[in-house]
Amino acid sequence: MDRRQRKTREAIFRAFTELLSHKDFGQITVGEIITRADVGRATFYAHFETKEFLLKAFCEELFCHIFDTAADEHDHRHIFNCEGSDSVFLHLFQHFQRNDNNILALLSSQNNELFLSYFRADLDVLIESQLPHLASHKRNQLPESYWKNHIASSFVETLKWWISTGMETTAETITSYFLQVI
Amino acid sequence: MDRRQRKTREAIFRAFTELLSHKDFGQITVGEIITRADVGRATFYAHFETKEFLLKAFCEELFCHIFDTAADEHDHRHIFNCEGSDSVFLHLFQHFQRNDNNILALLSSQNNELFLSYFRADLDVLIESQLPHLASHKRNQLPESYWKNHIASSFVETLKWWISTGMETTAETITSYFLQVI
DNA sequence: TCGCTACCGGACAGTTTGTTCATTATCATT
DNA sequence: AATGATAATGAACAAACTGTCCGGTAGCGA
Repeated sequence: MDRRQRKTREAIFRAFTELLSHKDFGQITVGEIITRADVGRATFYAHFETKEFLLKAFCEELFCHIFDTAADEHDHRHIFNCEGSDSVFLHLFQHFQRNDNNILALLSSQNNELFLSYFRADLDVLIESQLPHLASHKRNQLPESYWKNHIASSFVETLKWWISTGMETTAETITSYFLQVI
Repeated sequence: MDRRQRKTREAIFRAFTELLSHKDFGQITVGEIITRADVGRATFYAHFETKEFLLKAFCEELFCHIFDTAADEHDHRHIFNCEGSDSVFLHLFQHFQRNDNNILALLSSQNNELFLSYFRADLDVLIESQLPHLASHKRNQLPESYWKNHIASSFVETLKWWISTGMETTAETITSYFLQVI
């Protein structure tokens, strides 16, 4: 990719991140983004069709990293050890605690629902693949789709709760809370 | 309240409902609302500060009814019988099934997250009052705020799942699913 | 060096928003 | 039925935002 393109794209993402951390997505205008990113209006629209597509691209870059590495780590370990305590969910919580890409500032802002809906889409895929490994699986009479939905939403809600309480407990404790409710 | 005011308010609500059932909230303009409601622009702004305040007022009227009657019914019964199977949650699910005010069309539209966030606020209050009556209470070591959050979000997620599957199961079955996961 | 392509910046029409105001219609009360 | 108050009208308005266009410039890769 052309270095100019890369620089512009990153400038826009950076400006967008800054704005998102203290402003509601709906209130952010393209004008603000390009002013802060210091790029021309036409340039913005050459990169992103609309503000919404910018958000989409942004979240994809943000979450794909987390899921890819979490899945990898778990797969490697999985060959030797597949206990519940070494859950892939723990890896996810740890990722958030590490606060890569300053993701926490975004998730605790008023825009968290927006981000988490994108996060949720990736999470659903992960859960689908993890379902056979989950200890609690098949111990209930619930419809599978209901059960999967419950796991995914409980994870997201646990994450939200964790963030809202200032992430004072350890990732291990949060994982145990989560495993208790599913 | 002046009859003129009442009529205008209702015309706006009606137009808003129709638009919401087939259009995303963010895409609806004040212009569309007043055209469909057949009221003047200035009149709209005399009633509601912005589109967002209209949504707020709308949801308040919509949900306060559900919660008030559900809480009443439960309180009456509660004097004689407080078993889990006669849960207040069953009453709520039944309310939705009865589809008062055509609420289902709204909850299944692309705006469901928006409505449910207002619903959730009322639900939190209800759960706070119901907590001592819940059988599962105190049987776990989870922090109380985490537990309350889990119950409320599980209810909302269960409702969403129910709607998304076309509400084919009975309210009793859904309630039992819900009680199993909390 | 040279051709390509991204960026600039300024201008543009088209929407939408929220406000104002003079005029008209409807209300509640006597 | 008359009257004073209040709500609705409709038209106009500035301001902001969106998405597009284009001629000129500058940085890129080969």
